Amino acid sequence: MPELPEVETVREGLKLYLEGQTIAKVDIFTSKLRWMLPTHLAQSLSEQTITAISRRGKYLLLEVSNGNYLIIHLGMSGSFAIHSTHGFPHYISEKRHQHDHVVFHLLNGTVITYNDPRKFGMMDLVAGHNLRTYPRLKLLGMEPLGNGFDEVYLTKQLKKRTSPVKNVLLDQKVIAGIGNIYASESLWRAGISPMQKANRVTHKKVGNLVIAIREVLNDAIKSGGSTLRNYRSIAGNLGYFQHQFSVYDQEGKPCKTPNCTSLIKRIVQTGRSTFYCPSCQK
DNA sequence: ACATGAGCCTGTGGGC
DNA sequence: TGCCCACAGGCTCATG
Repeated sequence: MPELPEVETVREGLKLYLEGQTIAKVDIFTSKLRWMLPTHLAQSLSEQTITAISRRGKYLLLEVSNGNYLIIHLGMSGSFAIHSTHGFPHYISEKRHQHDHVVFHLLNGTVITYNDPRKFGMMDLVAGHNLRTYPRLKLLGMEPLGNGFDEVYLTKQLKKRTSPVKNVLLDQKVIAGIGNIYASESLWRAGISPMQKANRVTHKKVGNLVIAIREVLNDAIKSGGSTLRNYRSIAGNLGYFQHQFSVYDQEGKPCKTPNCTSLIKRIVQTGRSTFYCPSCQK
């Protein structure tokens, strides 16, 4: 579920409550999410101070004072909740919510819970000097909001591929952080058919696509930021936010392009839903 | 090298 | 109401 904008929103929320704070203890209630959790996870994190929280694609990276990194991926259904001593409901261990798998107790009394019904998320601990070679991070492609992501890079990547351009946008080795929602949204905004073969997207449209991807992701991050401020005042839940999508999950609704009279279509590409406007996207 | 499909899990919503 | 099925925003692995 969470794509780059949602993960970025979670990062901002965690940063507010975790950065500079010391972990008193970690309780783990499951041995395995997507993969086994490191057996030493709880022990390695206790008494560590969280020095920085960053993001790479859909991965969160928490740096702690002994130089280790806690790597987190939210999978499809992972989320964090904050239980601080001021404002939010206190964490009561006897009332642990279903699917709360990992609970971080900070020295200052704040409790951060990780909840994940489908257990498609992951957590791992990596030494700082091994971060560069960590396989799951090493293979990631360009950050779409970074400086290096431009027409030259995307053209080069798309030229190599004959599969539908939508599938290439989902490939984390090409662009890190785009998922099924923002792939559809970006292509609609750029006026590109999701079925178009990647290597046949015209030069001009690749330029449009770079801009569209940036805009779509930045708009969603803005929307997440405002939701985050809402959540903070309500429940402290760092989950996902409602965003007004142009095409995603809009099958049968009118296309939002001015003067376009077409209805949004849904197709399935490699087992996943794609939404697009048959008139605006060629 | 590339593409495809199965599998990991649980929850939800629609149709009957 | 309950039951069954399809489906869900991610990723990896095996296979072709």
